[in-house]
Amino acid sequence: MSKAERTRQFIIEASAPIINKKGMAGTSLSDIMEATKLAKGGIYGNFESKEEICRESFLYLRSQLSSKLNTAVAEGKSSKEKLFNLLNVYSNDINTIDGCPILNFGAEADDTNPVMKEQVKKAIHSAQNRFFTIVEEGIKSKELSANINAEHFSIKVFAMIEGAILCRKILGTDVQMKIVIDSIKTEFESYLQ
Amino acid sequence: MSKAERTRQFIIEASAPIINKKGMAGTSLSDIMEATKLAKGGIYGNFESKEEICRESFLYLRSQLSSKLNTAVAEGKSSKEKLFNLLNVYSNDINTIDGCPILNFGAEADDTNPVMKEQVKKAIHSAQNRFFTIVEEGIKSKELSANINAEHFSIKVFAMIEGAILCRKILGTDVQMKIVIDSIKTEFESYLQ
DNA sequence: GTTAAATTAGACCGATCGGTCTAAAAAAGT
DNA sequence: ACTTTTTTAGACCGATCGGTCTAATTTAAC
Repeated sequence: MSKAERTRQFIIEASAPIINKKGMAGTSLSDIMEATKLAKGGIYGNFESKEEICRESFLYLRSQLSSKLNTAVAEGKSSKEKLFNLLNVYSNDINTIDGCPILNFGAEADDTNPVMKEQVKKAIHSAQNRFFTIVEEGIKSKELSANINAEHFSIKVFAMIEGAILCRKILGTDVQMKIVIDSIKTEFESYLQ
Repeated sequence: MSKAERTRQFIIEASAPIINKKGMAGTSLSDIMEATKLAKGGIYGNFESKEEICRESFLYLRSQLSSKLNTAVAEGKSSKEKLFNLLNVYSNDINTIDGCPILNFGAEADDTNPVMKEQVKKAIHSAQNRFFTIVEEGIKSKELSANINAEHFSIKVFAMIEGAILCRKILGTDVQMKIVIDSIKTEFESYLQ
């Protein structure tokens, strides 16, 4: 990795949490300069615009979270374990304490920023697909009843979790998140056979 | 209503949809000036800061949506009708096409804006309480089985709807919203007796 | 170690930011 | 109708915005 590549990566890693917290419009270049201790030249030598930093920051946050979620799933031996591990990451991980990047960037990405919107779109589909796959495999392996609708279940669960993340952020407590997670677990268990 | 009061209200009504769409940080005073066709003096004669406009805009959006939701509930004769009417507003109403104000303002309200956060907090509680009350009354009137947990149900449903609103906004389609709403309806019906 | 290339610092740019202030205009009180 | 009060327009403010550019420094090649 060249110096430039390392600096670029460093800027992304330093900026991403700030942008996730303060928003794209709410984060100024001076915020980024302060966080990186770099001057403007150092930033713009590696990025062509603030928007590019925002884009890359989202991709970084997304891939960070994805890795954790995928690892959690991989560590589960059964579908139930996979799902429960996955839910527990959403429930406990500090990565989403300032809110899930999908939620934060998604709420801000209006039609004036179609590139960002498209990225969030992909992130949503991939997050939903993670749930979907677990359920589908559970059905195939006969661990789960075929009565469960994998598509509907994954959509519902994803929506519920994003909503719960919002509540946790604003209410400052994770009691609602826990209720939501427990409820998902209970519903899932009712399909075990 | 004095001229000033009318102008103030006019500014709020013109600004609110813009702020809901572009965000608080993303909306500039020139956006507001353009929307109202007022000069700066006309704005700052009625508000002391942009933040005040944002605050009042949120309260306005919230009360607008609340009225619609409360009306929908009031028009239902049974708990089932009340809930279904309520869900249908979330599902169909164009008011939340650019996203629910709770979601949009909530995602942006970090700890640097505790006043806004507090307002969103109240809005969440009141939205959840609307669901809670319907279920509680349904239990009391024996329309619903006492097995339903009103608190858990209302928290889950609210989270699911907010998540579905996010998905609708980003994915640009309401298929997921419909799936979520249908699923909520089905679950509710399983408690009817 | 010397040189060529890549990288960074920070002065600088025009535009725009949120916000103030005064003078004119419009409403309201009498 | 006249006067007082309220309200608005828009010039103006300093600060900050995102972004550029050059000179200096650091890195990498030889």
